[in-house]
Amino acid sequence: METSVAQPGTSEATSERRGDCYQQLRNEIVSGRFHPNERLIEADLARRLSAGRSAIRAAFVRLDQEGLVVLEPNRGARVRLVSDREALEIEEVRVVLEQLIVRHAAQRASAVDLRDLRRSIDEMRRRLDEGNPMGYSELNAEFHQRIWRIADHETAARLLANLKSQSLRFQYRTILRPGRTEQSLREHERILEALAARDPNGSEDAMREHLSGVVETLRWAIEAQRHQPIWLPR
Amino acid sequence: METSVAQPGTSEATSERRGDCYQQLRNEIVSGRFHPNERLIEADLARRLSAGRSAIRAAFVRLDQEGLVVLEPNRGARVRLVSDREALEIEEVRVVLEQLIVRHAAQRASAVDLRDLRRSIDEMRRRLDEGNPMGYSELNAEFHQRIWRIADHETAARLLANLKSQSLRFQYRTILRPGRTEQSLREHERILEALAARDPNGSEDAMREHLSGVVETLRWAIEAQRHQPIWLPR
DNA sequence: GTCTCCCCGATTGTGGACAATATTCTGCAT
DNA sequence: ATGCAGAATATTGTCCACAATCGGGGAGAC
Repeated sequence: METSVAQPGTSEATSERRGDCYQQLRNEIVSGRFHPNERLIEADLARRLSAGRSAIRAAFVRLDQEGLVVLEPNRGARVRLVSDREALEIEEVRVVLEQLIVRHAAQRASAVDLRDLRRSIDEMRRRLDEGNPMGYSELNAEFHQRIWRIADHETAARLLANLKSQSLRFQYRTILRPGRTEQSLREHERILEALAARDPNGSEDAMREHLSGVVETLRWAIEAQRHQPIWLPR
Repeated sequence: METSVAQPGTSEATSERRGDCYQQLRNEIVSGRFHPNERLIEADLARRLSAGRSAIRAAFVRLDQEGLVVLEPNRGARVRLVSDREALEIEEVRVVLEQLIVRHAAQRASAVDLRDLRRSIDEMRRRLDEGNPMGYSELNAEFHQRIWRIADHETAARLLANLKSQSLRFQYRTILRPGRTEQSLREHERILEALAARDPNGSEDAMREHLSGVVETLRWAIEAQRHQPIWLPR
């Protein structure tokens, strides 16, 4: 899976030089390589990525604006800790944006679009039956991103991509909930049906249903964690 | 009116030094001081704002990530032109975010919150009766931002603030539509009623109604402009 | 006239040097 | 041991010089 969706400052030239070290840092952060609140030292990173301090600095500014790191004057950058509350907020926003997008998609989906979505779902079913739920998360992301592409709503898609990168470290929790994947699959089916029927309202409802589930799951996970803390920040 | 709403990298220290030149540039851009697509030259701005080129550069990166300028490798920064289509997209996203926010607000509004909103509306009515529609836009913005504060939903508020700054140059068009202000006022009344009734669904509906109007108006304005172009990009 | 190529001024990209500031360490008094 | 002051180190902030690259304009061919 990749988190790379079109972003404002990211040109798509083949031998892109600028976004390079930004992308690299970004990936390392969203994939959880750094601890929350871990301090990021310009010189270290510059050496490790074999880039100048200027580049690292620019990347920091961007990541700060994006909400992935916090940049304090004279104190450098640390990876931003997203609170439980904020994670919920992010999911809430995600729900309404996905609704907006799926509504557009319902008005624009072509036959081949629908066929591709069908295939995505079939593949998910296959993996699930194989007892291989590990790839499910990737396929899930793919399914949604396919819808983004169909909707052709750059603004919403961009915001969603940003939000997603922020909430990434929470997402794995929602996956692990027992019995969730089976239900998720059914919800995907419903979304596809509504899209195939070119039904904007139906699609929107199906998407809301689907993602409200995710929000509830997240709420549940956070609650569970609160009563059995694994890791205490010092 | 101010566009300054809490933003990721913007600390609120009194003698803030860093965001300084970023804020200044940002204001100049959203207030329409530069033409769309106008090129921004580092050295010039550095002299004019009496800052180093590094600071300007950092500001550019931030503005690029925010979508206010576009930053091309080796070609510097130009202020980003938001296409008609994108303006519509932005408004669409704005609608759903405002719905989300007002829903939260309905669950949290206190008596004094409601009183403040009441006052905002009364003031709008007063100005309108005075035949002073010029201040209306500011009051309108104030009304909405008050709701943001009540909802206490940082994530959505941050995104809305960003979107708003991007669409600012379109907004004035929606204001000028004849008879619009009167209707807008009635819609505000409906929103307040629903909030006072602590009715999330009702608030959401009222807000959707209100802002769909704005979207339609915008669509109308764009259509009108298309048939009577004032300015042709070369 | 106009098209192409090349050169030059203008502008951006990058690294280093140094100043400003924060953080850690050390020694000392209690 | 503990806490504190101040030195020592580490890190960030800023400026500057120079390299890399771009855009425009002019010379020349047709």
